[in-house]
Amino acid sequence: MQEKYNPQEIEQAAQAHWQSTQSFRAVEDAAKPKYYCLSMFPYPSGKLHMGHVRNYTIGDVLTRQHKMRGYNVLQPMGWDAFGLPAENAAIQNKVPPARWTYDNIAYMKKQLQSLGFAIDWQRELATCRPEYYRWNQWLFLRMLEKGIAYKKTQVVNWDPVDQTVLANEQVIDGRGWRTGAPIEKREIPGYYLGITQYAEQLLSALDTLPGWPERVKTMQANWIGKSTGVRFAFPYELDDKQELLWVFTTRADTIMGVTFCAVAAEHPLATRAAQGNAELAAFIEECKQGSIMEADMATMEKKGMPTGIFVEHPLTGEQVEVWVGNYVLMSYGEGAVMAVPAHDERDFAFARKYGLAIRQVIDVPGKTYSLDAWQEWYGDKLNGVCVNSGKYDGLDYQQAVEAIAADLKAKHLGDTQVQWRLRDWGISRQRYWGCPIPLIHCASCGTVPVPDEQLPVVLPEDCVPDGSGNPLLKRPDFLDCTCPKCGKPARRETDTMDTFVDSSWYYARFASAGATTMVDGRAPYWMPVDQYIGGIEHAILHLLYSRFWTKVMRDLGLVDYDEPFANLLTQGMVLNHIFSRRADKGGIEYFAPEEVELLRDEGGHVTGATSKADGKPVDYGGIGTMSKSKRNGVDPQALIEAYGADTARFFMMFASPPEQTLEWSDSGVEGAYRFLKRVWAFGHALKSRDEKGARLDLSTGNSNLAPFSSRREIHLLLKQANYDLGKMQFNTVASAAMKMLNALEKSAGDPHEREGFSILLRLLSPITPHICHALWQELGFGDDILAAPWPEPLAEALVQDEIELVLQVNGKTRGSLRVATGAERDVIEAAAVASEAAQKFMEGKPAKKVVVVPGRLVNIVV
RNA sequence: GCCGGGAUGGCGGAAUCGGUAGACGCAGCGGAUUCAAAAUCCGCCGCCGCAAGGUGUGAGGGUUCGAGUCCCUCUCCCGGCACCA
Repeated sequence: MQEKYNPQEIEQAAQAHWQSTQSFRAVEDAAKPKYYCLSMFPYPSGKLHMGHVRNYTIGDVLTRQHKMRGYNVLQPMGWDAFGLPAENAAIQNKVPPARWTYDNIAYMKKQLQSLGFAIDWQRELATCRPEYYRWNQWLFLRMLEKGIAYKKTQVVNWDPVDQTVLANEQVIDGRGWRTGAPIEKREIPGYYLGITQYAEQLLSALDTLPGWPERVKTMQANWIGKSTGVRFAFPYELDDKQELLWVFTTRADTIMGVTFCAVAAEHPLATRAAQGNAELAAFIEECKQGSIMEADMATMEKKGMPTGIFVEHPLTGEQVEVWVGNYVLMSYGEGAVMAVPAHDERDFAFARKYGLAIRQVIDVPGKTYSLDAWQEWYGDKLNGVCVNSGKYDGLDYQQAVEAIAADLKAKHLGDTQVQWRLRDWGISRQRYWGCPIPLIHCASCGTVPVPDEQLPVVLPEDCVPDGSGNPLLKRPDFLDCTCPKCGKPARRETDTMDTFVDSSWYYARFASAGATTMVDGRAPYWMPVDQYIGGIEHAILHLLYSRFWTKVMRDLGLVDYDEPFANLLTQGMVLNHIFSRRADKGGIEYFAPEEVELLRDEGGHVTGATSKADGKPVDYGGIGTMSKSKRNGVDPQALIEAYGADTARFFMMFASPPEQTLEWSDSGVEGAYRFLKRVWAFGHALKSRDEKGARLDLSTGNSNLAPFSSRREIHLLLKQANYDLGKMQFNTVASAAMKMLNALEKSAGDPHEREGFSILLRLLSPITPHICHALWQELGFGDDILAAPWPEPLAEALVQDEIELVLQVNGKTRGSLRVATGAERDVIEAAAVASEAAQKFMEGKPAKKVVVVPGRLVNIVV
């Protein structure tokens, strides 16, 4: 055994051992309980980043721990291989996205392997391979048949210079990222998946997921956004025709306070009103210029313009003017709203701005209404009653809504309705590097689905996008085809699918890797995923789409489970310091942390930083997620090469609990390395004590080398660590391992030190598998630590005859008290009051009350 | 703007049910070892105070014998907002 810890050598040897014994190959075995542990698969961006290392280490710790606990484990890995960055790289380097992607996959796979993850690589998949995405296409066709997939118009970011559709992230301050041209909203046809048909199920099934974090379920429920309200119409006459303007509201109780209506710029009524009204037409155009992002919509200045069209209030018959408002969303509800400025904050601001009438119709007793400023209570639906509302006066929210809905229904002008915030999922992307949508456009037959036997529609892999439109449009070998219906020449659809489609079912494919159908008989054995691990940034979209896709597959009889992920762990992001400086041209220049010198005040606080290159100050931008653009990423490769995989893994687990953000720290990594060196050194020393038979005999009493036994402490730490593992709080498990080593070092020679070290190695092995594998063999504990039983604390090692209680006087800690284990309450009370420490602080006053918390403390109240 | 989360020493974090705040580690300081350095080992380490003691978990208030933990109000930071993945 080498005296020095040599991570490179032992890591290679351990990995070779796992390779030769096929340790991580998962084979279905009905006799064993299964554990399917899945981490969100990576986008092959080029190299692994710290977020991946964190994510996959968490998964590996769980996988290895469950393997040692006797589960039949599956931990697969694959590649979310379609996506925008490959096209961006192609524009920059003129390399086909396919080649760039496959090269990246090869490199990143090596990196993952060097980290020693217990992955069954035989199940590897890449979503850009036809054998995978053919099933996206196949299921899309099934959805088309069932009416779940359908076509309608979608609003996209249009770059007028490049003549291309841009992703939201490619629009910077309203301009195209490459051209700088102001972006326009444009309506184009696209395919949608009817996720709203499953809204109720997606919402109610959240209650069947106790293994999901509460916050994720709350976010999903809010996203789905079920609200019960009233859908009703304002009648109007236009062009000699009787028409209805439909709106939806959750505040029907305020209907008597309506002073105007507002419609989205895309609303047909707005389009109609703009005919012959150049000013309004210009305003509508302006609205269409803006961003399509909700965050921008919500923060922009609320603007509007009257249409000159009046509608009739359905209950009062009053004439109400219709406005076009840039804050009304065409995609939510009816694309039109009733405006009650007195009781809606947005309408209030709008009415104030344009001098529109504000009519109070809700009153909360004891409060005074004023038009000067918005008050929180104006929007309160719990405590208010109707006023100035004729027959509805005096009714509360519930009563008023019911009465008004009934009256509207009687007039055939409305009814109660459930409304969802959730919108259908637009999956069409006008991009090359994605899964082709399997449709054919025929001049005589229209849009025709590609027959199943012609699947997959294979994407040519040699295109190089140049940033101006989809390169498939220039590929006759892809475009030209024959219509499956009439046999005449036809054209293939060039839109590809949203990459969220790819990631919506990959977990099921892992469970039936290589199947000649979408999934096969192995899926029921492994599914659902027992533990899913991924970034909190996926809390809504990816998880919701996967749940939806699962329900569609279930309804098609492909799978027998309702929910894909039984337990979910959302890991926090990995952060690092951000340094930047305004560049001469006006842009922002970022500095990597190693390129700057930190300035600190006397107290050690960071006050600023200077560039090492020119000595001039740079701006400290605080802490943010590691990203290429901000240049604050740390390359895991350098870390692995300098310290080894175990150090990287240990630091990741030790630095903070999985769900919280993790701040990068170079010195923290060195601390982790130091610890592993000490583990190795202790193992080495222990082996030589074993060989010399130099074990101490504590019973003789002449144990001057070992002043105490660490046995009880080790078992106590193990008990705590096992509890923490159950909570997936790996940082304190790592701490426990460190405390164990501290204890073992202090009691070197203890007769139980082999037992103690074997506990330490097994506890630590899921986190740092290589060093533990090597030491387990070196010290003769066994051939393979993976086959060793998970350690459990022994009751005999935990017993003690005296315990220490905290002694408080008036709630302040004043000392401690040693009592026999299981001492009676009155014995403890008496001992506490009699103690010197208590007497000193009681100042001769009698005890009014004595609180005893068994096993914890005594508090004397005087 | 809306939805969700967070804030504890110089730093990362610990504290299971409301019961010794600061475990464990990093940084720092002092010492040992060394020709020297690295590495390693030992000790100290929230703040104020010579000490006794006081004080302290983003800010302010409340409940309790006792609050980092529960309740109310506020501030700042992070994630998501449907075409980044």
